[in-house]
Amino acid sequence: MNLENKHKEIHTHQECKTFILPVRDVLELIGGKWRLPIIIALSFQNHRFKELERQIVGITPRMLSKELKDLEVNGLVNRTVFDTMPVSVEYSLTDYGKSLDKVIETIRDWGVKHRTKIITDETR
Amino acid sequence: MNLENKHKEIHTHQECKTFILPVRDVLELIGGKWRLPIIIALSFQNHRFKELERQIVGITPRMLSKELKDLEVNGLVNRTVFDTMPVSVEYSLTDYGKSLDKVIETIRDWGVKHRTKIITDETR
DNA sequence: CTGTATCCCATGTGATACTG
DNA sequence: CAGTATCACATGGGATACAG
Repeated sequence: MNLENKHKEIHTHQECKTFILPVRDVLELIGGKWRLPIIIALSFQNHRFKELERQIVGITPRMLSKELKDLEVNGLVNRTVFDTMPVSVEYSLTDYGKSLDKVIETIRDWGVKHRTKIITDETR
Repeated sequence: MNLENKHKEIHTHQECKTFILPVRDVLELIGGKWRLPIIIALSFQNHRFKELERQIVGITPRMLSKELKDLEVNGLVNRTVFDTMPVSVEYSLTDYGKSLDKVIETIRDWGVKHRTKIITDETR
């Protein structure tokens, strides 16, 4: 069912809120400055903490730690501790996390067209 | 081309950044607390300023004004002034704004499944 | 190496009052 | 009606130092 048909069902504020809530969830899940870079980096390949810190230019250990924890809590990322000396920790995307790929790709498709449009508009 | 194939092309930080940028654009465009509610309200039907204020429970005129201006600048919303007394102003989605519907719908589909998953996980 | 603690600042948003 | 001005506050995120 597309958006237009959805609209025909929405008449109260409560229904409208219910409609928007799942979208907000996703936006919060992949929003913020560092979530997307982390997800993309991990979808490329698994990484250890320090590797991620190097891959994602500009991120501080504080933010990396915080965001990884959030992503893990939300089931998008796996954290695996290896009993080496000193300990090493590997982060990877869960299957669930990987399932976001098609969503991100859809967003990106529109975004690419949007960039093209903006450049066209500006140079005209 | 899907994400996995994209990844095979991404080897430098610059390329990765370029990959993410269009996604960030979209997230900024529809992110924030009020953009989505406004877009949804307008995709339902055109509205005047005061009508929007009533539709979108909790928004202040300050935020409504600011967000509408941003959406207009980005070409998602049309602002039409009618020369009545006093003036009335109608806001509507542009075709471009409407083209976001399928993106939002894709995000929402994943979000709905996500909600289901969370509830299932919690009650188990 | 894998993080955590602390402090600081910018930005987004809210409250309230006001204008054309 | 359609907004704007001003002030206030919470949150996100950065810098730096430190801990296990």
